[in-house]
Amino acid sequence: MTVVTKVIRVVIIEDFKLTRVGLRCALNANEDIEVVAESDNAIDGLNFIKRLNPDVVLMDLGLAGMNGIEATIQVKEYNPNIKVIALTSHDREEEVIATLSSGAIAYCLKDIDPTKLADVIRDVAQGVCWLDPEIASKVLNAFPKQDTIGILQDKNNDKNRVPLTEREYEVLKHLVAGKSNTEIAKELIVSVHTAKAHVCSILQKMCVNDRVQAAVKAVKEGLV
Amino acid sequence: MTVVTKVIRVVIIEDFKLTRVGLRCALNANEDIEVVAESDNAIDGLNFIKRLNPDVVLMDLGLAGMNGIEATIQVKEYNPNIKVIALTSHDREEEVIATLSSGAIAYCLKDIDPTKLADVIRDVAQGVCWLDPEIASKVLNAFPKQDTIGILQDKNNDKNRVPLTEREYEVLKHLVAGKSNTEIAKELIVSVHTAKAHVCSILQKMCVNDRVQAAVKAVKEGLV
DNA sequence: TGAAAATACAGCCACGTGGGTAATATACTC
DNA sequence: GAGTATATTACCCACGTGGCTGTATTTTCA
Repeated sequence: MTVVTKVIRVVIIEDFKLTRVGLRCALNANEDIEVVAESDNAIDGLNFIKRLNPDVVLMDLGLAGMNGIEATIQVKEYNPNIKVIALTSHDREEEVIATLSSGAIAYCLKDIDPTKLADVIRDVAQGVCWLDPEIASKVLNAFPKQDTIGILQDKNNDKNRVPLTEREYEVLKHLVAGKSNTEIAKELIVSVHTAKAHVCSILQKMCVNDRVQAAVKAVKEGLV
Repeated sequence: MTVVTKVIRVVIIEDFKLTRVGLRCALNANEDIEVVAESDNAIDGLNFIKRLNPDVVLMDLGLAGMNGIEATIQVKEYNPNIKVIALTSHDREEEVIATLSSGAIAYCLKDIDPTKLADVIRDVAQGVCWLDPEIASKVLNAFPKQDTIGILQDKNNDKNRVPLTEREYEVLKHLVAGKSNTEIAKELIVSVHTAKAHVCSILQKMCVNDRVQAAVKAVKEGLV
């Protein structure tokens, strides 16, 4: 295995000047890490990113104006290969999930040790997902426990699983979106009777009593 | 800040003898990591863990008999502070999620560099969540994109966010379980009219049109 | 070729759903 | 003590839902 030591190019987006300077100094002390740009706001930061196409972005979440989550979405839209590390001083739970949904691959609290941060940047540049201990428990708890058992059971008795047909999956998708049979019928350009028939067989195959249970089960099992 | 270098005590559960020996050698080369026990099956491994109370467990997922996911659940039941690193050679998506649900805090593929693994063990011992690049994308994609926008919108106009009352949360829980208004009424020992009234305000507060959408939104946002 | 699915359509019926409006009791706040 | 939020109950109505039994066409596979 050949390891080519390539310099990791980093853009910092952080509104506190002191933190920004601190980050730059700490990171530039590493030979394999180069801070190529820094900005105190998302707009300028995004421009830098589009111009310089860095490997990693350090994104403060507490930005004024466009916030870090929106900015992260835009970064990933521009180039999904750019790895975004979310930096924050707080750890509001809903924000954590939203941040990871938006495309961030790592989550650091601001009191992280600079040496550690450099390690994280190296990991992240390779695609590793790294979450601060304070965050990790929250994220992992977001995975509902019962699903684990569900997956284990599903694996044990595959016979009970009746697969949905393609058409039924289509219907299920609309069902989960909260559409009524009439609406589903319109979307699929069939009669309401047909839509109803599909829903009925979905309910039977999924072993549930009504569309709410079907929708919940579909979401939990990731069928849609 | 004082950093006390404490030896990290590790138990290895892995059925391939060669891999096991390799792991032990690689890890024991680190002064701050000590492999205190190793086992080729989950049962013995769990006994070791209960006897030795290690800091970190390296858990092979591809065990015969009790699999790694079940074993992980039992480890975390015994002592949630023990950090479990899932080791695997493959990366079946459903297994990844199930593993993290079961309580594993890190996920490594078996071709990981031994030096890197030692770093991961040090991170994990402190509660860091570490996911191999191959895994990371899968896990992060499991967070539905649309929720991000939802959370952003919710954040932008906090005025639109009307929190549910305790009673409404109770009703919502039953609603997500697929119960009808009549059933909810029976459960809560109120009249159907009351149950209906609660459902109505839930729908309004959650800005959805029907109970299916409410259920789906509740599940996706982890309200239940 | 023949059997089995999948898809589409139809009508019936008991029941559930969601909107509207409104009344009453209780609790907490200012 | 007045005002507000919450919980509870009640009625009406248009519409949706799910189970049931049918029929017909097409596709798939043995």
